[in-house]
Amino acid sequence: MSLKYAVLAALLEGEASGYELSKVFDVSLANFWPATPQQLYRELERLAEDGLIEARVVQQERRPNKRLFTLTETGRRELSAFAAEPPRRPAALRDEFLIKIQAMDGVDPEVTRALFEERLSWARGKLARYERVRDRFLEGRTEERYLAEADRIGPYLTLLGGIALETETVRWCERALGILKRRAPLS
Amino acid sequence: MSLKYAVLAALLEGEASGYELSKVFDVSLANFWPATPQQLYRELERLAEDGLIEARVVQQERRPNKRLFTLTETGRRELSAFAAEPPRRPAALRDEFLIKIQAMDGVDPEVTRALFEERLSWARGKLARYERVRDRFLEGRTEERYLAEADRIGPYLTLLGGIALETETVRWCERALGILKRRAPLS
DNA sequence: CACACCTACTCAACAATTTGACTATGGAGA
DNA sequence: TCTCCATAGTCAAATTGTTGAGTAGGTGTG
Repeated sequence: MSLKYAVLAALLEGEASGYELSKVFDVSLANFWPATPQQLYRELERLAEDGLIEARVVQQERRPNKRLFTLTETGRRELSAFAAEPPRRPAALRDEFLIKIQAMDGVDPEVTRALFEERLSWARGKLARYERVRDRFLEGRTEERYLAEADRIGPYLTLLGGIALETETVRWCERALGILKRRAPLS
Repeated sequence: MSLKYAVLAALLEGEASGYELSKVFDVSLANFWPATPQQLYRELERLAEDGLIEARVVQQERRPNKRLFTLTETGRRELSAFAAEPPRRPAALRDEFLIKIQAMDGVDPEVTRALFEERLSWARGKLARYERVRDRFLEGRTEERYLAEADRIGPYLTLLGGIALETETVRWCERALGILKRRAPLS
C-alpha cells in the first residue's frame, strides 16, 4: 500500500523511468522503503492506470526505448493527502543481523566479532555516501542558509534521519566490539 | 526465511507457546523482526515438522490447553550455524512516516509538526520501556558486572541496539521540530 | 448482569514481496 | 573477438505477510 506513495514521492524529484527509479530505490529511497525493480514496474503500471502518473515514451538511438513517468495533478494531490495523515503502522525494522546477535552465545566469539566488524564498515560506508548527498544539497551554503532558501526541505530531513541512524549504528557497533574485546581478552 | 531463525532465537529464552511468542514478537522481538500471530503459528508448525522444535501439550483447568515448544538439539545447532554466517541481506527499514516527510512540502507545516510530535512521544515511550527491560537485565549490578557474570550477552547487545535506535530517533525528531519552528515562526 | 477484554488458538483469502529466468542492444576491457 | 556489464524492461512462480472471522471459556468493570 505504501509503495504507491513511495513511488509518487520519488517522482517529486522529476520525471523518471522505471529503470531509473529502480536505481534510486536501491540507494537513497532504499533507506526507508526498499523495492525491487519488479515491484516498481508493476506499481508504475497501476499508478498510470489510475491516472496518478503519466507515461511518455522516449525513443532512443542506441538504447532500448524507455517510458518516462511524471506526476499528474491528481497524483500530487493524493500524495499530499497521504502525507498529511498520521502513519497507519509504526516503522518496521527487519534485520537478520540482530537475530544473529541475539543467538550469538552459541557461536565462536571471534566469528561474532568479525560480523560486527563487517557491519561497522558497511555503516561507515553508507554514512560517507549520505554525507556526500548532503554536500550536494548544501552546495557550500550553511545548513541555516539552505533551510531558508530551499523550497523543499522534506528530502533534507529524511536525509538527516538516515545520517542519524547510521551514526548511531556505528557507535553501537563500536561499543559492542569493546564489550566483546573485554569479555575475551584471551584467544 | 529469517522468521524461522527469529522464532528459534526467541525459544532460546525457554519453552513458550505460540500465544506467548506472539506477545514477545509484539514488544521486544518486534524491534528487529516483526511477525503477526498467524505467521508464528504457521512457522511453529513447520519447525515442529522439521524437528527443530518439540511440542508438548499442557492441559489447563480454566484456560484453553496450550502447546509449549522447546528447541531440540538439532534446532539449537541450526540456529548457531545461522548465527555464524554473515547476513545474506542488509537491514531493511520500512517506514511510512519517512515517505510522508519526504513529501511534506505539499502539506500544511502545522500538520507535519504534529506528525513529528506524535512520533517523538512514541519514541520516548519505547525508550522508557527499553530502559525498564535493561534494569531487569542488570538487577542492580553495573553493566560491567553484568557482562562479566551473564552467560548470554546477545540479548543485551540487541537491547543496546534498540536503545541506540530510539535515542537517535528522539534526537532527530527534536532537531526536525526545531527546524520547522525556525522556518515558520508566523502562523 | 451485560459487555468488553484476555487466553489460546484455527482457517481462509488475499496482498505484497522475492526469486529466477528471459529478451535485446550497445559499449568497454582482456 | 569474447565476455561481461549497463540499459530497459517482461513474465511466471513461490514465498511471505496481512486481514478478518470464528471458537470457546474465563475474568474484570460499571
